[in-house]
Amino acid sequence: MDKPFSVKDSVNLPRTDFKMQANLVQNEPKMLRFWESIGLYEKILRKNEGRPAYILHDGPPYANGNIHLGTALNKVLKDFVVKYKSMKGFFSPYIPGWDCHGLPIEKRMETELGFGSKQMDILEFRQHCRRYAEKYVGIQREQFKRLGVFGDWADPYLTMSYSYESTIARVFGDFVRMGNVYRGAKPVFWCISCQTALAEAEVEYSDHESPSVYVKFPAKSDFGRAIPEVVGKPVSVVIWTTTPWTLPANLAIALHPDYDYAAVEVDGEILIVAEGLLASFLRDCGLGQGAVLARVKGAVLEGQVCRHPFIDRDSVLVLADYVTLEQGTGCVHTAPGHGQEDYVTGQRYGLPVLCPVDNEGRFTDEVPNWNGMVVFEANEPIVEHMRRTGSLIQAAAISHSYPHCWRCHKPIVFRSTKQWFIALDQSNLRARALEEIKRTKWYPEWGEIRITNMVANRPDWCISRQRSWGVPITVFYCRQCGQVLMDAAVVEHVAGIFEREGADAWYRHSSAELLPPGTACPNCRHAEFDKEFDILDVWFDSGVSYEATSRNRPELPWPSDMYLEGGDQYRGWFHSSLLASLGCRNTAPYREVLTHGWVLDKDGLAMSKSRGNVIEPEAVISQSGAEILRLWVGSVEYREDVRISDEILSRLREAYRKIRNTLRFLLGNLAGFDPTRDACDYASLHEIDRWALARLHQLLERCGQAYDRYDFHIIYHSVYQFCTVDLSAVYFDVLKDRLYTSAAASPERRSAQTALWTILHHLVRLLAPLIPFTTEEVWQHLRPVTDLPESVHLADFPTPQAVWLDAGLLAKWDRVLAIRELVSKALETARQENRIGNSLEARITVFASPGDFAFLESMADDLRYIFIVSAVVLAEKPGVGDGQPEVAVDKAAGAKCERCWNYSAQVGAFTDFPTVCERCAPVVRTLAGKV
RNA sequence: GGGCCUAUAGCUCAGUUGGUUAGAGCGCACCCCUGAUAAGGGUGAGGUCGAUAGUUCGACUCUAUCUAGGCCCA
Repeated sequence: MDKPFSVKDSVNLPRTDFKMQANLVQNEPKMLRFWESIGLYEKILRKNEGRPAYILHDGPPYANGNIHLGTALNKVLKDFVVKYKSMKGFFSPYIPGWDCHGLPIEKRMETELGFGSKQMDILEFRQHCRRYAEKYVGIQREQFKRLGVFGDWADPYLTMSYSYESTIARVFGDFVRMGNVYRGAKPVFWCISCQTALAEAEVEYSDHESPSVYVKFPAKSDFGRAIPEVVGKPVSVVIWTTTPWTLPANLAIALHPDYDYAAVEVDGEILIVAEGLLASFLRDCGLGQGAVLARVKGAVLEGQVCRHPFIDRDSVLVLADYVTLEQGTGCVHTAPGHGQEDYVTGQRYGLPVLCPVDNEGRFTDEVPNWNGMVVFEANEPIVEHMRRTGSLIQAAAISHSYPHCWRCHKPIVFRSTKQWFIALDQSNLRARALEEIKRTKWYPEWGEIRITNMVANRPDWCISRQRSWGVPITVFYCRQCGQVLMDAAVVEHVAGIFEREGADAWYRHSSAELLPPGTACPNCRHAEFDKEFDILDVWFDSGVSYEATSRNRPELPWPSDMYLEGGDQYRGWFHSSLLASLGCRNTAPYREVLTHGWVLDKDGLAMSKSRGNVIEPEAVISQSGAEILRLWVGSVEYREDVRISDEILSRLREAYRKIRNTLRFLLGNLAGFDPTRDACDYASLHEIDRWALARLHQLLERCGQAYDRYDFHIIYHSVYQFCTVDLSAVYFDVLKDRLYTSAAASPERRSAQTALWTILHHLVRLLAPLIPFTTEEVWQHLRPVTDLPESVHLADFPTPQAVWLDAGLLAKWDRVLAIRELVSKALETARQENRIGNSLEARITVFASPGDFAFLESMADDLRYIFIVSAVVLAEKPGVGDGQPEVAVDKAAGAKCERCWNYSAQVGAFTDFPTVCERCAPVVRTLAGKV
C-alpha cells in the first residue's frame, strides 16, 4: 500500500550509507585487509608496468624497538610520494628495508644473555642477534603497514640477508681495487680490564680521582725571536694534565691561536701560560706574584720547540681552537695516541700516532723506565720522577668526571689501535663526491651546503669496528711474515661464499676454506693465513643499500630518483651512500635528496623519556587512527622541524571531520545520480555550478604543482579551505535549495549534481595519497554507480578540464561574493535586532551605485538564491559615486512555504496544495501524480 | 666551540624582486538554524611579524649582534 503523499517528504534530502562517524580505529584495519585481499600493491605496479619508473629508495630504519613519530613521519612522507607518482602513471615500486647489524643489537643481546656472551661461540651469538633483528623487522613492518604505507612488505631488503652481506663484501672489494683501503692507527676507548675497544655508547662517565699536575717543558728553540723580552733567559712552557701516564706519549703542546699568552718571570725563570689562567695557575702552584714580561698571541708561538721533560725528544708548539681557558694553563699536553682531539691535531701537523701502551694497559719497551707497568699505577712514579728532575711545578689530586667501561665499570684509557680506513683523497674520492653533490638536487637547497661542508672537511672514513654482529673485513694476514693479504679477487671469492652462506661463513670456516685454492703470501709465499676479525662500520652496510637492492631486481634502474630522510642523514646515510656508490658505480646513487625536520613537542623541544614529552605513534593510531597521523604529516611544513601535541591532534581530528562531512554531503546528494546517464553538458550548467568547477580547476592546478614540489601542506591547507569556504559556506549552502526542492531528475538538479559528481570524483583522487583510507571508503561508495577502477589507488591522478577555468566567471563571482558578504553583515545586524532569524525570513533591498546596479540587475533572478533570502529588491543608490552597496533588511512578505521554506505571498493561493509556494506547487503536483 | 637550520595571531600555514591600515583557515566569543544534525550558517575580537642595533625616504622582508630551539659534529 502506498503511503499517502506528504509535501514534507517530497524534498530530495541527502541519502548515503557513508557514515558521518569515521570510526577510523576500527575501520582502518578492515580496509588494510581489503587491500591485501585484492593484492592492491601488485595491481598498482602492474598497471604502470612498462611506463617510466620513479624509484624512491627507502633508507633502512634500525631493527630495534618500536617505531617513533620520526620514523612514522618519514614513512608517511615516502608514501605520499610513491602513491602520488603511482597515480601519475609512474612505475614506482617501493622496497622497504631494515638496518640489521650493529652495536645496539649486540649490546641488547649481551644484556639479555649476560656478559657470559663474551665466552659464547661467535656463531651462536650472531644467531641470537639475527633472531632479535628478525623479531623487530616483523614488529616494525606491521606498524608501518598499519600507517597505510604501500610497498613490497613481503620481500623487504635486510642488511643481514646473505645476498646483501655479499654485496657489502663486494663493495668493500671495489674500494680495495680502487686502492683506497689502508690500515692505520687511531685512538679509541679501550678497557684494559676487558681488553677490548669500546664504542662511544659503551662508555659511562662517573667521578674518579686523578692526579692534577703542572709540568714544565723547557724551550729548545729560540723563544726570543717571538718574544724579545725573554732573550737570554731560561724559558719553559707549562702544561697541566690529569693523566701523567700519557706524558711518555707527548709529542706536542697545543695553544689557542687567538689567546694571549703571558711570559711570567718566577724565580728568575720564564714560564709561558695563557694570560687568562695566569692568576689561577700562580695560586694553584703557590708561586706568588710573578712579573709579566710580555704577552703574545698563541699564533705567534706556533712551531717553537720544547724538550720533553724526561725523554730525549722534542715537543712542538701547535695551534688548536679547542683549547679553552676553563682549567689548566691554556697550553695543552698533546699525545696523538691518547686522545681524539690530540689525534686530529697530530694528523694536521704530521705527527706520528705514538702509543706505548699494550692491550693490557702496560707500557711497552718504548717506555724504558716503567716498561711493563700498568698505566694507572705509573702515575705516581712518573710524578715522582718529574719532581726529582725538576720539571714538576705542582702535583695535587682532583675529582672529576672520567670515562668508565659499561661492562666492568673500571676506568678506561684512550689508546691508539690499528684500524681500517677508506682514504678520501685517494683516487680523487673526495673530489668526485663533491662533484656528485653538485649534480644532485637537494631539497631544501641548503642541504647541498651542509653535506658539501661535511665531505670537504671530513677525515678518512674509519670502517673497522672490533665487534661481532656485522660483516667482516675480508682481509687476511700471513701467518709467517704478518703481511696483509688484501686483494680484490680474494674479496670477490669470499663474497661468493657469503652469497651462499651469509657472512657467518667467515667464522664457520678456516682461512684455507675461505681463500681461493693456491693462495700464497705475496711477500713470503707462505700459504697459511689468519683472518681479520674486525667488522665493517654499519654505515658501510646501509651505504650500499641501493646497490644491494637493485642487484637482484632488474626493474630498478640506477640511480634511484629519490632518497628521503631526516636531516641527521646528511652525516649518515646520504653521506655513506654517496661514498659507497662512488666506490662501486662511480656516481651518486640518487638524483634528488629530500629531507625532513625533527619531530618536537608543543614547545618546540625535542622529545625524550627524561622530559616525559614523548608521543608514540601507536598511541595516536589507537586513539585517533592512522589517517589523523597522516593528516598531521600532510599539514605541516616538514622540511623544518615539526611540532605535535594534543592540541594539534585535536585540531586535525576536527579538520578531518569537516573534510569527511564535505565528502559525505557530496555522496548524499549524488544518490541515484549516474554520471554516464544523468550528467549535463558543461555549457548547459548553471552559472554557479560552472563557478564551482572553475574553483575546482584552480584547486587541482595548485595542488598538482604542490605534489610535484612535495609541498604537501599546501595541498592540505588548500583542500581544507576549499571544503570550508568554497563548498560548505558558499556553494553547498546556496545549492541546498535547488537540490532539495527541484524535482529529482529536473535539469536544474542534474546541473548541480553534475558539478557535485565532478568535484567528488576529482577531490577524492586528489586526496588519495594523503588520506588513503577515507578516500578509498568514498570510492567504494561511488563504485556501484558507475564504472570505476577497483580501488581509488588504481585511478589516475585528477587533471582538470581546461574549459572549467573561466576567468571572466571567476572575476564576476569575486564581485558577487563580496556583495554577498555585505548582505550577510546586514542580515546579521537584523538578527541581532531580533528582526529575523533564518535569512529566508528576510527580503532585502540593495542600494547600489550605477555600476553595481547594472551588474546586479544582470543576474537579478539568481540573487535571492545566492544570498539565501526570500526576495531581493534592487535600487539605485541615491547620490553619485561608486561606494559600497548598502543593504536594507525587511521581513519577507507572505507566508513560509512548508516545502522550500522560502516566504511567498502566493503561499495559500493553490487550493490543491495550500501550504506551498508557486515554485513548489508544480513539483508536488507532478510527484503526487495529480497532473 | 664549529657547520647547517628555525622563530609571523591560541593552532597550522601564506606573505612575490623591501613600499599603502600584515593575510587565510581553524580555534575562541556572540548569534542563527534544526531538511549535511555527535551536522550547517553568520558576525566579531585576536599578531607590529623572537629581541636589540643598523642600512634605507621606507623592512616581516637586507646586515650585525643577542635570545630561544633543532639536527650534526667537536
